Amino acid sequence: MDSSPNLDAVFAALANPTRRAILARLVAGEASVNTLAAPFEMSLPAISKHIRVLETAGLITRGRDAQFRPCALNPDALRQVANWTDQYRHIWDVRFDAMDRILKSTKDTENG
Amino acid sequence: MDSSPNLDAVFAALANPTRRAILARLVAGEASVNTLAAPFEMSLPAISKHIRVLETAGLITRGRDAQFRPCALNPDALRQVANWTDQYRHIWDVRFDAMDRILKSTKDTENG
DNA sequence: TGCTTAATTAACATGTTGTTTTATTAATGA
DNA sequence: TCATTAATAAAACAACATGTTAATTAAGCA
Repeated sequence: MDSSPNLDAVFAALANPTRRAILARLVAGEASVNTLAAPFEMSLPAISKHIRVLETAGLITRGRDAQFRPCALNPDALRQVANWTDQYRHIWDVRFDAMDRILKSTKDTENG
Repeated sequence: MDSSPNLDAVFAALANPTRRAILARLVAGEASVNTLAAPFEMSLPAISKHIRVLETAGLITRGRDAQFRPCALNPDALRQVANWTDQYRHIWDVRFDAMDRILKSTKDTENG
């Protein structure tokens, strides 16, 4: 059933405030390792490791620009979290059914 | 900024397939530790610890019924995950803005 | 070439997680 | 009271996570 090995890595990556802060920063756009490290008191290797964890989980992708290795958000992994969460939405969200119907009809419109 | 200690525990709890499967089972309703343990090959103490992790993270609550300690989902923690996720929704979901407007208007209707 | 900047690797200390087996607590019911 | 069932606690241990400092790779530039 629920044995998707990827979700393990994604949730584990999200279970750290430094890594969530890095993701939050990347919403504003690509950034180098040093740029991402700046707000933290932590050493650069520590941030480098956090970035590796995010990359392995698929939450970010990395590019190349001279010595720089710019990081960018990967929407796919975030969407995976959202999809997992949506499974539970009806438990608390009384508006879920209505929203679900609306989204479905939007999709129908797109496909029609 | 993003220093909510609770999200750490919630995401850490979700980073394990056994614990996610337990949550999935609890959608069907309350269950005792033994009932929850049945589908797994793991020892009972191991499941007991997983349940403790879920409880500490606030993802489940526990009751008392004779020797039984029934577990139930706690929507609040799941909603917390959804709220975090929703921060990123606009990154991939082109329908996010429309949905957001719809939900806001629904809320207005409720409050009016 | 040699210097500087960006980033990773290596080696290490320390703490946490996931699991086991064995022992214990606590409630039920004959 | 004694046996049974439900669940937790305790002790042990391997594996992994998180951070450090020091060393290394790699690109850019004088």
